[in-house]
Amino acid sequence: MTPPEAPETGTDATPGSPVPAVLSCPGLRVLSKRRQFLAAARARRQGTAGFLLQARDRRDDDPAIGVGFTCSKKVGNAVARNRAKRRLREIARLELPDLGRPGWDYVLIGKAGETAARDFADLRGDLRHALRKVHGPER
RNA sequence: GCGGAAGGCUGGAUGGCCGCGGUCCCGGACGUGUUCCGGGAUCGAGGAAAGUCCGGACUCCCUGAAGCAACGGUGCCGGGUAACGCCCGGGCGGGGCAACCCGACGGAUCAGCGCCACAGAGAACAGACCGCCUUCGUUUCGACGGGGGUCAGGGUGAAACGGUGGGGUAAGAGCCCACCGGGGGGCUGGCAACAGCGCCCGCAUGGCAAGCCCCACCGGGAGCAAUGCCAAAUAGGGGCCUCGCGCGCGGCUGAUCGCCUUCGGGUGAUAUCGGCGCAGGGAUGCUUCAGCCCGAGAGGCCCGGGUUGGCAGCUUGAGGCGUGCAGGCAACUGCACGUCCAGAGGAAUGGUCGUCGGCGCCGGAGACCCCGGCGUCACAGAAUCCGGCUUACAGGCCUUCCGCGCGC
RNA sequence: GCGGGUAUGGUGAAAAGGUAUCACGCGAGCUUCCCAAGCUAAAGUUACGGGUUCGAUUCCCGUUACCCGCU
Repeated sequence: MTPPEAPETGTDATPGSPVPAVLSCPGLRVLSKRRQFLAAARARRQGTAGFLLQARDRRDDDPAIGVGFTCSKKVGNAVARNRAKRRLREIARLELPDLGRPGWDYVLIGKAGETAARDFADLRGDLRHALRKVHGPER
């Protein structure tokens, strides 16, 4: 689906391509490759009451913000996993365009029970807090 | 009224704000593409979408059919169905006062093999431990030993070679009799499973086939991550195996060439060519038949390397739903009309806040109700599609039936 | 998604219808001045729920958990 004439500037996915499903929000794009998740997991991380945030500066010229969601089988059955992912997706949609930094990838990982049960306002607060921590100076 | 049985339906409702995916339409942008951006319309999870336990459709192994072998499955009878291990009806057996429910329900002398631990005398062509009866011998007169008859009683066991009662006997025994049970063949009813009736046989011949097996019937294998196409990239590969690259016939058809011609054609030839036929090859463990393909190369296996993109398959189908009519006890079938009802791809169908509703608890008031507060609202999420089965499931609703109690 | 497999003391394995066995480990006791070695005894609803059978770890059905393969 990548047009040959598209500028090949990105590292992993294909910048300039249409924003994939799920989260059509300007400047946001969904991670889909295993490599992208592994790279984010090796970089910075910050746990909160509702979820775990991993973040990584891609250090390329692409200003897009990447975001990925992970809910393993520990979270529960398919219904519980989907609900946790949808709530994470919602707070990412509300907060990341303002607070996320261009050129970074973020991965939100759901927790069993907490992610689905926590009060929504608190969950948003968790993300704002985690973003501040993760953007702070490296130890 | 209480307790129960069977069948079916439902699976919260509604509003605000912010969002998501498919299809169609409109507008804009430039990169003129099934591109991107914006707007509108419309559609957007389940009864189990689940488990993946069966059956199919579809695709590939060239297709179909038949037989044998191996392996696997099913297992009372009849019907339904595309098919089934499913459903319906019936039979038989068991449970329940009943409504009703449950059942892997072919074959164990009449094919064969195997197993039945421990206990017990004996566990499968029976057997004799304690006993019982009889006889002979010995005798210290308590009994002991040998022979014969016998299996009712004892005890063991999951199971002991028909059961109960009576006659009979030395003691006993289907030894004889009655009833029950069993076996055989017959008649009647039924498509059948099977049932009923009367006759004959005193009748040793157990259990396990969810042990091997026998009988009947069914089944080729793999699976949408199948499969096909496009693009990119690397290689432009290596190794092994099978069959062939041919012979002959001008028999048929065309081409070509020669001769004749009334110009419609006829006739002959094949050095050369295309097609057909005969002969060769084309997945299964083997064989056969039919079809199709191949024509000078075809096919198969293994190793190595690259990609992890896109499109198709992808949702209209033995379809579902609704209504009506007809056939059938029913499952189901036929006809007519209407309707189109998710098609994603790190995977949409939502997030959040109220109101109403159900349930539980608390308080006021009270014991029918009413008001307020708090908590809670099942199991569970399409992934190629359909028919079943199984498993999970808060609460609610409807219909029919049975038993008991009370009243008329 | 599609397909396949496994489950037995803490761990790894046997058992082929008839009293669940072996090795290591753990803890206890004996032995020793102490340790090691040695000896002794102990620990299991055979993953769970049903069925067949007199009897099931074994045979059959369902459930759960874990593992593997396929682009």
